[in-house]
Amino acid sequence: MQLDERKTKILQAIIRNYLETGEPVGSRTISKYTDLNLSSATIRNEMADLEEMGYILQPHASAGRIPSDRGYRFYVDTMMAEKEREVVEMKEMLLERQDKMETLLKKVVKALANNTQYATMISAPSTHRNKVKFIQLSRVEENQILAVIVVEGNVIKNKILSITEPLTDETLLKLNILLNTHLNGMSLEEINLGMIAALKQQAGIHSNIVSEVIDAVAEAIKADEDLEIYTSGTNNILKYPELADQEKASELINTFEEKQQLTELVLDTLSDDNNTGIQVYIGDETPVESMKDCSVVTATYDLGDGMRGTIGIIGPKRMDYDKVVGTLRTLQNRLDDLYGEN
Amino acid sequence: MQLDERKTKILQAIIRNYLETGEPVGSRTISKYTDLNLSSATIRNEMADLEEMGYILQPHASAGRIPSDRGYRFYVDTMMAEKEREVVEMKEMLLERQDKMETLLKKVVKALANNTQYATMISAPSTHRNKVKFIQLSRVEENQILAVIVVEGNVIKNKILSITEPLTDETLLKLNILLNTHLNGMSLEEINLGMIAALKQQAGIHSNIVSEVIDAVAEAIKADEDLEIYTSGTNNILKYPELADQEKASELINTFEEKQQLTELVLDTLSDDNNTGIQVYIGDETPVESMKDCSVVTATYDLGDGMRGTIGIIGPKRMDYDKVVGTLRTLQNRLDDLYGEN
DNA sequence: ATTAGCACTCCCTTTAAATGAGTGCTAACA
DNA sequence: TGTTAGCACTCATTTAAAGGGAGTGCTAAT
Repeated sequence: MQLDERKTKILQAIIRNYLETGEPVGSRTISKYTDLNLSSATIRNEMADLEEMGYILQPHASAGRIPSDRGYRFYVDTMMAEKEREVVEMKEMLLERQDKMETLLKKVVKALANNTQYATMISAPSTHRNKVKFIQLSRVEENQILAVIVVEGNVIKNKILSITEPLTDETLLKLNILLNTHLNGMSLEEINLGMIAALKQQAGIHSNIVSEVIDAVAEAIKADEDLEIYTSGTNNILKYPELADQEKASELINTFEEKQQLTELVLDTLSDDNNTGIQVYIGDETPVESMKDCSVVTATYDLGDGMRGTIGIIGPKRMDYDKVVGTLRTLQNRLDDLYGEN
Repeated sequence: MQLDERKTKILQAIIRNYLETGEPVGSRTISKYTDLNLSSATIRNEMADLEEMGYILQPHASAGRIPSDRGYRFYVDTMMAEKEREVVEMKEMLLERQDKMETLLKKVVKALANNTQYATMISAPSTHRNKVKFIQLSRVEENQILAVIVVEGNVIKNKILSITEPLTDETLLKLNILLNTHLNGMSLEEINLGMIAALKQQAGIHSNIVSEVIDAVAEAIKADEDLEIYTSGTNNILKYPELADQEKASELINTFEEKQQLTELVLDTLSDDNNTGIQVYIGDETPVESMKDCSVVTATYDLGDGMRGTIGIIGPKRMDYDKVVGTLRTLQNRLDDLYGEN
């Protein structure tokens, strides 16, 4: 048996209706809902077929049908191929470029949550920034040295070092030159133990400063492993009865608060990059355990220069895929436009 | 009528019992629960008195009694005065001083949530840090200048400036000297328009750099207005039926995610500093709207040097005040010890 | 002052019945 | 052969009634 046009229409009608109401949908509803002019009995026959084919299922014997994961998947696939979507009112917010990336991201994720009424997340853009660009030690107080390290992608790391031995300005200058000449342009792999030992030796009594600076360098470079993630609208989870029970909701809320688990989602999205950069995880497809009963839609945005991040929307399986994908797509374009050229 | 010893004992018994069970408690229970050897009838009489006095109330005519806000208040006041508490197993976690404050705070707030099974928050220590300590401009690339600003309390602000006009190293040095001689030691109030104009004039063609630096200074100084707050265990809210309904839980979760509203709590706690630094807000007493049905216990911790922060525990009114206050107190001491001397 | 006893209240649970949305199947129809 | 009307059946949900039970207030006796 295969999915002819009529079955397709009926399936879509079932799903669309279920997305709206959240209730199992019966044959009579579809009979009226579609423009097929078929009686409920005919629809029933078709529904029996669709169920046999695994696209829909019955929560219990005398209930209507709800989409199965496979049904959702079909719906999403056909829908994604279909249309380009209208622009949302998020425009003006993005019009003037925020000077602080953090503020922008928080605003975006919040607007997205308000807009969609789902839980949302966004990861700060990260790149491979693995080369040291600039190091500077400065005295800020008698016994305090400020180390500033800049790595590729203009990621800046500050560290205050307390010194015990007196340090003349001249020595400080020498240390600066020493560090810069040896470490500039180096990647994490290139800075090996031998090199560190050599540096320490040259620094003599101030070798501990070298140690601390190198620690800071390491931290700055690997900082993107725990990438920053902002969330919003977690409370929207409670709006959907199928997610709102104590157990599931609790886990989800925790996931959103801890953020740790969300990085998996980000990494998965970034790694497996298809043409559009928009991905839909339905039920078990998700890489995050606590979202097994949800659907997750993610989008990759690209600010050029290898700086990429992920936006995600998490909701019930009966999520309004159409709207969500559309919203994400426009948002994606906005971000790309805004930062892309720079 | 006044609260004699017997009434006090009965009231405490009622509250303690209610804290455990979450159910209204009846006279017979108390009759057995206490060591007073009184019949349920006598207890009933006393309970009638206590109700008249406003310490307890009946959810409905034939139910047991639950504590009123006033009852909780009484309980907390007597309890706080009473005892010094046993030490919790949070010790080892704090033993070695974390190099990153952020990591420490996240660990603390998480441990606290696990420990108490309530929702918890902690604010990063902030001080009045309102004086500029150090400014430095450095070239990191041909057309990019890094501005580093350090203000009191070692709060560091970085800003990358893109320049259009060429800038010699010599000019850069001059700018550095210019900025430092004029701005070092200055507070936000002291940096006025006239001064800024003068600086700009001296900077000549590079006046825009001065502008940007001053913007950054302003940001660094006022950064403590939106102080950083970490939360954990938000999902614990759902554990308490009296908070778990869609409406309330949703607002609470939102408060914890947004964090904005939590600053009110922090500020209130920090401002109104009593002897111990531990405060209990019951029901309406809280400064945060969404917590009207909760109790909130906050503690101030002090790292010396004017660096102070707030820890908070948010739970149902029938919170285990005893344990919570005890835990907070020891935690407070730990933090003070750990960072105090430095 | 304390207590036993009792009538009364009212929430909650259980049980049963009624409802109604939806199905599968069969037979008739075009 | 595909479509449809009709009907018996299923089963979650709603509604109503009944009963239980925890707890109270009051009174009278100790």
